[in-house]
Amino acid sequence: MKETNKQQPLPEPTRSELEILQVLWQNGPSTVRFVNDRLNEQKREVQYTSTLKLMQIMTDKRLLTRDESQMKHIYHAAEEESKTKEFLLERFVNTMYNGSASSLLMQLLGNKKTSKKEMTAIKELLKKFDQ
Amino acid sequence: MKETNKQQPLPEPTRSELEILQVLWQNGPSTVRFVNDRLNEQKREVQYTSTLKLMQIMTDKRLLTRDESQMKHIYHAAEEESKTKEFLLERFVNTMYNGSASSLLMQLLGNKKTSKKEMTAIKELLKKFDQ
DNA sequence: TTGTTCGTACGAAAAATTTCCTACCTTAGG
DNA sequence: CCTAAGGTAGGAAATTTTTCGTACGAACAA
Repeated sequence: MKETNKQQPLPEPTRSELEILQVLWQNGPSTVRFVNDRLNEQKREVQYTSTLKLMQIMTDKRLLTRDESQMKHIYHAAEEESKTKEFLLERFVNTMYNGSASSLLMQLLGNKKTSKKEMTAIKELLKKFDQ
Repeated sequence: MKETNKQQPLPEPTRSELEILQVLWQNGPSTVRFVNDRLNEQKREVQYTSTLKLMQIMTDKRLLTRDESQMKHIYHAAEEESKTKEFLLERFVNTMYNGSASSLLMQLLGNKKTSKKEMTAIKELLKKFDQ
């Protein structure tokens, strides 16, 4: 594969790239076939080679790394799930809530769709955290 | 302007569209010139006509409405800030935290970058909410 | 009146993202 | 050996998103 990319900071994953990262985070290092199957089950219909290509591009961008020692390459998410999510959450809070995490929380608490179960979980969490 | 778009559900705003929505939410109905100036101050350099075009497209998509009675058209965000944000937050929680708001909160609380001030604000909020 | 400034509309280019076609390689079974 | 199944690489098309050039109209000051 061509190695054209050499920038330092990991680029922001696009929407589709994020979907692929999801699969990898949830299931651990996987083959293209596996990821593609999950995408077709869980998200939308997409051709094998499309997923392949995207994952190759992501590798080029350093969003993924891969083990080529087998015939079926095994792809790994390059960044830890939590690290990436932290970054994306921060960006989300910044752009959407002007950096105010409490605003976000307020919305979360005010949201009808946040289930009762979630609510109690949240309260639990905060109680613990308060000590 | 061409009126080609007629779908019911509002499309998801793209990244740049979101930036424009931010400005409109923060400052209320505004002219293109005003929005463009804010973008250049706060975000990145962008040509007036680029912003104009984008806002026209957004109007076509019904993300914005506008008052054309003046020479300088006045653009309004079509959806309430809170409604849109609620939607986007929900999508974010779903795709990133598998729908678990408490997971998101956990990350928020664990994040070093969440300031002390924010933390106390959050605790305050929760205390109030707990009653 | 004339020119400068500020506005809109529109087309199209540029860039980024996503999708898929084709070629070709390797492995396993007959 | 031959074929089928399943893998990768790469080019290129298709789509979406973003940017900008150009044309032209209205307002206003000189």
